[in-house]
Amino acid sequence: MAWPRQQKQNTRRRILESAARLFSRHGFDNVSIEEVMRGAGLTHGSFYTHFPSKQALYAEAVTDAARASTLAKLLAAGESRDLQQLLAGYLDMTHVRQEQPPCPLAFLATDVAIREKGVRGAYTRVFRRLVAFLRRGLPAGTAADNRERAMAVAALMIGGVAVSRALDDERAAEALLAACRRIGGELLEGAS
Amino acid sequence: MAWPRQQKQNTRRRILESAARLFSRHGFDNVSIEEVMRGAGLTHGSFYTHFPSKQALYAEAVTDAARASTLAKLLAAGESRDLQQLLAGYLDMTHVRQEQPPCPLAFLATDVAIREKGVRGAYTRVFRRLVAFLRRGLPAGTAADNRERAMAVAALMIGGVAVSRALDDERAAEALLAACRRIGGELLEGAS
DNA sequence: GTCTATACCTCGATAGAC
DNA sequence: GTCTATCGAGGTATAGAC
Repeated sequence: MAWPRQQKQNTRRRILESAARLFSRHGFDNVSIEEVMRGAGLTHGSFYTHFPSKQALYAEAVTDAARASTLAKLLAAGESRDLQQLLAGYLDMTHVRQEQPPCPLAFLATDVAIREKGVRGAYTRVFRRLVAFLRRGLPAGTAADNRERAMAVAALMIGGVAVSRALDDERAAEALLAACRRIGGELLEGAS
Repeated sequence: MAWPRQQKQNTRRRILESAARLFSRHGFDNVSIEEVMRGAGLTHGSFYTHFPSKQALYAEAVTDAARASTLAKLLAAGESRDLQQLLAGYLDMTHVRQEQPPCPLAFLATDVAIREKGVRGAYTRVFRRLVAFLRRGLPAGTAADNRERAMAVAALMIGGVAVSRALDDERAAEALLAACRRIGGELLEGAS
C-alpha cells in the first residue's frame, strides 16, 4: 500500500491542529504561517503543498477545531442526553482559559465575521450542528418553539464564553459564566 | 480663552469616531493608522501627537464606540423603560449590517479578548454598564436572581449579534436574531 | 499640529536545491 | 515533500520641514 499518501495526510492533520489551536488563541491575523508550521514540526516553505492560501487553511481549521473541541466529543458520544452537563462543561473557566480544546464558535466569532465566504461557511455549518444537537435534547414542544429555544441557548453559550474571555476581571468572568449556566439550564428544561 | 486646545480636542474626537467605525467593521489588525487618519480627514504623520500607540487608540475607541452606539442613546434617554424595545433594536439586521452605529461589545468581542489589559479594561467597563442598565429595568425580584438574569440577557444579546454577523446565510442570521428577541423578551419579563 | 518622507520590520507567497 | 533563501507589499513608528 502506498504510504506516502498516508504520510501527507498525517502532516496535513498536524498543520490543522496547530492552526486551530493558534488561531483560537491569538486570532487569525496574529499568527504567521511560520508559527503554524513550527507548531506542526515543519518550516514554512512546505506550507503551500498542503494549502493554497492562509485563508483556505482558516476555513478548514475552523471545522477541525470544532471536531477537536470537548463539545464535539460530547456531541459524538452523548445521545443529546444531559444537556445540562454539556452546558456546564462549555460555560466553564477551563474552557475560557483554553485548558480544554476551545470551541471555535466562541473563540473566533468576531474574527470569522470579517473573513471571506469560505471561512464563514465553515463557521455556519458548525453552528448548525450545535443547534441541531441542542434541539434533539429538548423536552417535547412545538417544532417552532424548540427551534427558537435551541438557537437562543446556542447564542447564550457562545456569547457567555466569548464575553467572559474579553473581560479583564476574573471574578466578573466567572459570575457571567455562572449566570449563563443557570439561565441556560432553565431554558433547556423548557419552562415556557 | 485658548482655543487651539478646543481644536485639538475636536480632532481627537474625529480620530476616535473614525477608529470606532473602522475597527468594528474590519477588526483591529485589518485597519491601518493611515486609514483611520484618512477617515478623520488627516494624514498618518500627525497620529502620534494624539495617541502614544495604535493599541492605546483601540482602548479609547472601544469606549467611544459604546458612547456612539444606538444602544447608548437609548441608555441615556430611557429610564430603563421598555427593555423590550432596546432588545428589538439591538437584535436587528440593521445593527448586524452596521446600518446603525455598532455596539463594540458584539462587534469586537473575540477581537478584544486577545489584546492587552487596557483594551480589555475598557471593554469590561462598557459591559458592566449594559448589565447595570438591564438590571434596573427588570421587574422586582431577589437581587441575586436579577443580577444573573441581567448578565444572561447581555450575553444573549451580544452572542446573538456576534454570531449572526459571522453566518454566511442571511436567512439563518435573521432566524437567530428572532429567536434571541423572543427568548430574551421572556427572560426580561421575569418568568422564573 | 500637520505635513511628506523614510527607517525598520513582519509577513504571505514563490523559487529552486535536495 | 521539505528545506533555505528571497521578493514584494504593507504596516508601525519616527524625523524633520513648514
